[in-house]
Amino acid sequence: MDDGKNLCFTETKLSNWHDSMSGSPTFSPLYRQIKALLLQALDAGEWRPGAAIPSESELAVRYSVSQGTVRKAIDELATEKLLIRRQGKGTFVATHNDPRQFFRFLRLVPTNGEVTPARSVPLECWQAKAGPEPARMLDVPHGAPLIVVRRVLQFNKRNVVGDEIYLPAEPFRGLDMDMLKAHEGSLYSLFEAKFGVHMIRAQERVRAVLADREGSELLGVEEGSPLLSVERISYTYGDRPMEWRRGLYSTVDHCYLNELN
Amino acid sequence: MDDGKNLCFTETKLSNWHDSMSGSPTFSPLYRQIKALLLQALDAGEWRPGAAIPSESELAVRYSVSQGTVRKAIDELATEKLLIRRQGKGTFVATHNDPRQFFRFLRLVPTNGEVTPARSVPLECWQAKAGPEPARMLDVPHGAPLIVVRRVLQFNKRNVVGDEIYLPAEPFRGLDMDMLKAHEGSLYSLFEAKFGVHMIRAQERVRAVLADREGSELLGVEEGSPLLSVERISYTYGDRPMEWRRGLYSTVDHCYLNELN
DNA sequence: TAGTGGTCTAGACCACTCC
DNA sequence: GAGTGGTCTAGACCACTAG
Repeated sequence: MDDGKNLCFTETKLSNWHDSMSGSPTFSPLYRQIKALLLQALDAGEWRPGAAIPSESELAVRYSVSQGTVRKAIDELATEKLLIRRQGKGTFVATHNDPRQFFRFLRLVPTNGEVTPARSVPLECWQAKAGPEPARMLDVPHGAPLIVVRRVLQFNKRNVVGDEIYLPAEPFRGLDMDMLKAHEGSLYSLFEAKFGVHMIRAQERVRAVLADREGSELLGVEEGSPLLSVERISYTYGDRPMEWRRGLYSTVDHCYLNELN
Repeated sequence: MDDGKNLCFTETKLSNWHDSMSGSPTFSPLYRQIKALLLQALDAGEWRPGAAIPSESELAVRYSVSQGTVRKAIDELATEKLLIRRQGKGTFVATHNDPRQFFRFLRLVPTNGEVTPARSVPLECWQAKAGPEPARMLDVPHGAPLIVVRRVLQFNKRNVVGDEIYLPAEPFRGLDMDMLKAHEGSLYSLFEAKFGVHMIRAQERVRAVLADREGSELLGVEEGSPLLSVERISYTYGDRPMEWRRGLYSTVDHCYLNELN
């Protein structure tokens, strides 16, 4: 076939055209191929979270494309919040390890009154084998080793959220109560700092449930009170699920806030 | 000050620079000014929902800018889902009046099993005066005339959501039960088709509550069952609130699904 | 074949940050 | 002043749709 005007470069060859295979065109514009290469480099940890990636013109040289094409690739990654652009400074790998990003995925806000910072307080941490549900959610074999964390989230020193968090043991080997207690900030900032696992997106399923004995004691509400049940799957680069959590949210003084577009 | 290289055009003058006022720079790039003009035209109804807007090159001539600048303005409006681009055909004003967009803001999905279409069934419709809460939410004076609609949302002929919907009377004058019953599709498609009101975004606040007598009968659950309470404010062009609704969602067979980025 | 959006390039210049 | 991202332009060409 035709490789058009694309030049070779160090890593692979870019195809400007149909990816052979006359059946389906699978046309992929150059900037998407650049985007995929950047994604690959991010996944491989070529640049650490919070660090600057090379400038647009450097990348243009590296990939033998124009600066505008690199720009468009970075634009998409910035829109997806994998990269952060800062005019005059450079483009940085997004990180949860930054107070402003600590609870980026938390949708709970106070019903009345100002926003107060959340605090994660670990309760327990143990090893387990994946039952059918966690196995399905985390896309690991039944019986695979897991680490489970129980913790609460406090606003103004009051428990508002109780979570049970399931992690594949392998990437998080070494996670224990001492580490959890020592860490300031969100769990995702810990995952990133200690294990190099960066969550890029998540999906939540919300239901209404009644507080059982355990939940009522944890959150300081009557047994039989209504609570939100929130299940979350978090994904790292390549949309690989790396965390499943199920939580109970008290909506006495807070509510789950969601923007619809 | 300096008007840079911008030329005049029919409607207003574009300023490439600081908007006078040395205090705050208020720099606004050209493409944002074009975007604002397009937004203004959309708000004024220059192009109807579902209709094509002029081509990029036509708009470039009209506004005396390059096609690339118009393109960037349209890009942002397309990202915000106010416009829809279709390669080879043109750029169209987004519309709720299209089966694929009918329940664009509805986050409820079946817990198990395939997605089934929702059906809106009106129950009541009456005139009222705005109490303090609707007045605040809709940004109208206390006592302002409202139209209130009660309806249920059905999946597979079963009631899953009960809503009470508050609308400012003025833009929706003429809305009644007959009209509601006659309309197929979502309320937003009706608002658009009959009243020219197009909702561009919304915000929801979710809490857990217990079913009272009325709610339990409506949704076919036990009194005291847990339900989601969902409040929504919907906004039209210019971020003007045009609808407030409060609903009860049964999460027996469905859950509220939310993507986090 | 004509018209539309989509991609890619090259170059100029502006805005912001830091030394 | 040097380096980075941000804007704007002009032109060429590709991909898709419809008459």
